[in-house]
Amino acid sequence: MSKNKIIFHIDINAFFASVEQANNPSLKNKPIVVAGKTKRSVVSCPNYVARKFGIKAAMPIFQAKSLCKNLIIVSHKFHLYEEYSEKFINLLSEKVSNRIEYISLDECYMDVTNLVTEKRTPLVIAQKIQNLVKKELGLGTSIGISYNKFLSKMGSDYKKPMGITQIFTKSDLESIIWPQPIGNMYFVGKSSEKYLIENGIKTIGDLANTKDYELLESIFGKNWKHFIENANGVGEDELNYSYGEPKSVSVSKTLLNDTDDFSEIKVNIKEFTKEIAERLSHYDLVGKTLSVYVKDPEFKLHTKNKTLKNYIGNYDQMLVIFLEMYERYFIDMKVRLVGVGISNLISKEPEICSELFDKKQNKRAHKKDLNDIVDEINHKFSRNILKVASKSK
DNA sequence: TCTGGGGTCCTAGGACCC
DNA sequence: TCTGGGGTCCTAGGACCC
Repeated sequence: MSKNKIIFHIDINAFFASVEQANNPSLKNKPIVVAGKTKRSVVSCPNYVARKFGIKAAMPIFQAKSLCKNLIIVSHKFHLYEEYSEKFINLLSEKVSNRIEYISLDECYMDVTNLVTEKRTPLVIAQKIQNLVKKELGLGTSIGISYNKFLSKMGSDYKKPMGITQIFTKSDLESIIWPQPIGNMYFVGKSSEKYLIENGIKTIGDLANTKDYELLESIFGKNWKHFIENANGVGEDELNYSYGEPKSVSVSKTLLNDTDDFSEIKVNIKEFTKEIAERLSHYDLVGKTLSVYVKDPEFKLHTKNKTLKNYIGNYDQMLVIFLEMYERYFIDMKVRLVGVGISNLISKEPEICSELFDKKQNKRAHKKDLNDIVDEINHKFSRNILKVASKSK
């Protein structure tokens, strides 16, 4: 078991709600949730005042309201969250370290192995980060500290808000991680939780000490070993610094009322297709597998996929196929949600590519050359990201 | 009055090719 | 009378994450 590294997991507490409060101080100390405004909306993010009433993420809004009469509902401002997220990452890169693996808008890993000295302990660094993010952005953070990613992630979950949890020794593992219910474990969701409990595995400690490997494989599939290793404090400690492009793009919406009216569906699919075309062109991607999916009134999801011979990405091409697929498979169905998406994505010979072709004085690249070029682009891309992340003033 | 949306990864089964 | 087997791609569904 390698314990050479010091990995932080840094998590912004109640991110959407905290940004709203930082942006509008009159919301402080009041019960708020960030959520949609229709009758079918659910809570995206409750603040800590709202959580005291039992309100949780993903709870239907009508239910949240019944728990708290004075609940304030704030609509999403995604651009604002992206802005704060960027500031958060830039602040850390600039003032602490740019050895950061970005996970989502509100969380990241940081490898601080090389920053630690006699005086500058992991705890001192973590406190500095908390103070910095609080002072500069007005946001609270929880930080987990350990020698691998799994344990630091579990650590940041352990004490919220504004917690710091260190897990280094076997006795830390046994006192902090093992007593927790199995459902608290990262990547153990509702379904696995149910099967594990049925088979007598109620805590993470139970999982760490089970010998029933067949059961684990039947629940977790081919990666089952990672789960038992993680429970025993063994896990990945390499951060991933490359920021990949998306592997699929999709847009969906729950309708105000269930419908089988194709003209209404069509209006939605047109909007979604426009959005997808914009996102694809933003990343310079094209794809060849198109998906249309619906949720029926019983909440069951139905998906149809079609893989084309050629890659496409523009609005007109995609729209024709989406509509044709919808008409073929779902036309008379009552649906509560409709969505479309595209996957099997590749880069659309970007300009950067032709620039490299020219450099090689070779307009018709062979397959092998193409692979070299892709490597070069990836390399260039990740370097640029690091540069962007580390400058910003 | 009635349960979101955007992703990633995995699995099982089938088609097709050699 | 007899119905392989490996590889690859595709589809549909589902678990899980934030």
